[in-house]
Amino acid sequence: MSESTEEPGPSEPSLDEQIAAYQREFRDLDPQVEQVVSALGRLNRRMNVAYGRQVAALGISNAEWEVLKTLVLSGAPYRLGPGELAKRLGLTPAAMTHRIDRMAGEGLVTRDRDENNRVRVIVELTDEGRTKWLEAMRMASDFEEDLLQDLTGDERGVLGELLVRLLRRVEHAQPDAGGRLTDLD
Amino acid sequence: MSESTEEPGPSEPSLDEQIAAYQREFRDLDPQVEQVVSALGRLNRRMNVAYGRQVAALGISNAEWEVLKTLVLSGAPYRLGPGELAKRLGLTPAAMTHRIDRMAGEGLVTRDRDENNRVRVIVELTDEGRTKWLEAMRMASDFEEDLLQDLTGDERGVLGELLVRLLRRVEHAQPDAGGRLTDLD
DNA sequence: CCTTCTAAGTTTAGTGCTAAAGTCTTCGAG
DNA sequence: CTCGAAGACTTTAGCACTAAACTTAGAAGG
Repeated sequence: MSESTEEPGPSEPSLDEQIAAYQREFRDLDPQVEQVVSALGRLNRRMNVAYGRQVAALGISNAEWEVLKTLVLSGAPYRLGPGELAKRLGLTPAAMTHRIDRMAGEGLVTRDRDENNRVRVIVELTDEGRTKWLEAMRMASDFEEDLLQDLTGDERGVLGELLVRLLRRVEHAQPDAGGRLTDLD
Repeated sequence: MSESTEEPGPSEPSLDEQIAAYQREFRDLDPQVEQVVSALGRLNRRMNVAYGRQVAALGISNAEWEVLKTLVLSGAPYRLGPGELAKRLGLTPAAMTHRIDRMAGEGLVTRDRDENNRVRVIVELTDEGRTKWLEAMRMASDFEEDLLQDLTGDERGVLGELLVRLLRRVEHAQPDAGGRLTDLD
């Protein structure tokens, strides 16, 4: 998948067709597991496209929005070094350098050397950057609320709890108390 | 994101910390909604990294695995044109041309002109490609089974059903019988 | 002090993608 | 027929990313 984060394809088979096809080609496949995994993947791809469309309307890319989010999440005064940003976004420092170049050119962030330690660089959110973040956040939360509209409060809770359990399994990469799934980072 | 598919960052805050931080910065955020959405995003990023590692051990990239999966899903005789592949994978035809170049060079697929209509090109899975797909599929289904290990059969069913409902909402982009969420493709 | 080491960013080379222009068949109309 | 238009790739230009080499500031040892 990949792709991450990979992208959507209008003319792909329906989820049920896809699962049926996999079962034809690969006998020992648990359809229940496949349903969860495939739905997860598709849902994410669609959501990423939707986010991209929304923030594009604000004149920023999905990539730039990620940077804005990370800076805001770091809390006031909304400052992080390129290296730290790169780690949190899962990019190489080299990619971060260029992304910051662009964003500084657009006035979303500033880039300055740390006066106390001149090896370090400080990337700081500008007011304009914070405003963009807020606008994007409003669009995103409306979209997300809309997405979950058909689920009751209880269902949302159950879904969140189940997803968090999966996430824990993947993030802690279990100390192997029976299950594998090691080495994920 | 976009992607989708975006990549993981080891040193990011925990999910709970992240949600708490968002609430500090953005008052009218529903933490339940945010939990679902953020967990979805993270889970997917982690899974994509895991898939990438696994298929890399077989000497193929995540991108190549996607092509193999699409060809197998099309059913015997495992043939599709570059345009159709591109649509299903959400790529431009140009990207598909290059991907097929590489994969043909590695012997995973063949590329031939259609004798009945010489404008068309036929990409066909080779035996080697099919073998790689099978090996990758085995690794993936083991990994997925492992991921869901902590969930009971009932929980898996509930999770799958809830995800499918979200997916339906996003894929059908509702004819607007009250809710928005239009224009997703 | 003066090396040497290490950390933080940047630069370079090369890959894979998109958008847009180009090529080559096939089909349809006059 | 033959000319024009459409369809299905391919090619070109340009962008964003990774991996690896490079630069420079501060830290550690002698």
